[in-house]
Amino acid sequence: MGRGKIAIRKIDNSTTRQVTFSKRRNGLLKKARELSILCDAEVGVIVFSGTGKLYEYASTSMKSVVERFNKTQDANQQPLNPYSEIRFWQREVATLRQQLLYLQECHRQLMGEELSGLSVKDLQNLENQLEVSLKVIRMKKDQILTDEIKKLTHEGILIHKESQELLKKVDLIRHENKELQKKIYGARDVNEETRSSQPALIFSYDLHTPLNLQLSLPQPHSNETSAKSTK
Amino acid sequence: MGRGKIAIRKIDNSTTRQVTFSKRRNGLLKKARELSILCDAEVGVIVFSGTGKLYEYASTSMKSVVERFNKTQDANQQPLNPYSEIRFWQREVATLRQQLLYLQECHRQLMGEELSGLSVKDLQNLENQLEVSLKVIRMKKDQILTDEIKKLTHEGILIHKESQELLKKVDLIRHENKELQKKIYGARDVNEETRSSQPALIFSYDLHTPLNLQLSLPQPHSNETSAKSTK
DNA sequence: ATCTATTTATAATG
DNA sequence: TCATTATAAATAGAT
Repeated sequence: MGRGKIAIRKIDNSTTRQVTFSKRRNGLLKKARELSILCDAEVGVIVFSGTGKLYEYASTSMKSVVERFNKTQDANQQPLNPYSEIRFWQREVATLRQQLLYLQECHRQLMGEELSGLSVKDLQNLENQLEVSLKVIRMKKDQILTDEIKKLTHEGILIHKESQELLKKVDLIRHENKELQKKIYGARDVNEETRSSQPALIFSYDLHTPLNLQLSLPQPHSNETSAKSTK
Repeated sequence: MGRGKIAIRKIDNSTTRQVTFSKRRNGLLKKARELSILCDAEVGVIVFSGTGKLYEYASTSMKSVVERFNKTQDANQQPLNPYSEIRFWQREVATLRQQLLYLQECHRQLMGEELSGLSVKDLQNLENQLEVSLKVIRMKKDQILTDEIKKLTHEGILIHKESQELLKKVDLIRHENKELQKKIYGARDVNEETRSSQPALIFSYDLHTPLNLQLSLPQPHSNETSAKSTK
């Protein structure tokens, strides 16, 4: 129907193809509309151009047409269509809600709430379970605390040893220091020696102070680690 | 395009309408196929006749066309179409699954399982909670048992009173019986009287025995009711 | 269903 | 995209 006849296969020329698409697309939608009106039919047409653009016609609404279409498909075949998929997920939701409700009930009972429906035997079972739980939890807690104490004790011993060795070194150095002072200043009167030894004494004091501070560190350090582990 | 031109409105004549439907329906589907082939378009056509019969054409598959259509609709508008509905339920499922997982974790911890990830503080909280629960549960259980005992004690008292009254009546009847025997048989020797009173004694014994049994009933009865309430 | 006169759609062209 | 036009295709009405 045109100046020339064309074979029904993909039009090579892109421009021609696009022009033909436009014309025939309009023709198709027009024919669809005419059919629906003339013959009182429900018609839906969906067209995607090669470039992905959407054109549609629906005598009623596409939703209505597609739903009606899917219903007939539902009756005919099993394969997953949107509606059976919706039903699938709805069933899934129902199952999960049931599980959730059951667990919530259990949870409340374990929390000592909503016990009104329970028998003495149920309560006894609950009590036994909680006693077991408590025992396990206390053991776990004790284990953690024992480990912590053991670790800290070990650290304390190490630090103590270290401090002992440092003290020895300090004594050694102090001794050497004294010897050196003797060599440098030779024999002096007692007053002068006392005055000159002042710097050495200060030095010795400075060495001892940080050592004592280091030894007192484990206490705050242990608090910090236990605080961390409780997060 | 025919012997005569027709207006585009519903054809009155039912036969003519059906014939036209058949012709134009084929024409529409043919045009749809040609469009899809010529212009490399994805096309879907759905037609429901006035009588509800389905005719369709899809260049690829109706599922594909409708899905693609719905995707574009998704992007454009909010209204609930099957696909956004599926996503809605899927989200619902995801939320429920999450809740369920959380509750399951809580539950296991309350059951004294899977405690490895917990800190001393967490364990302490758990322990406190379980102690509270235990206290509540034990109170509840004690309440039930106390009520049961109270009830049974009350029943016992009633039954005891009843039995006392019955015993009185029995004594009365026995006395009357004796009087009647005296009247009927007159004065007899002591031996005979003792023999004849035998049935009365037996009767009295029979009356006492079931009463004692009834009094001892509360014990098994209480067991039975508590067993029932534990189901 | 088939035929056919006529309308309609559209291919080629501008 | 729009208009024109020659021609193919569709189809209304008749058989």
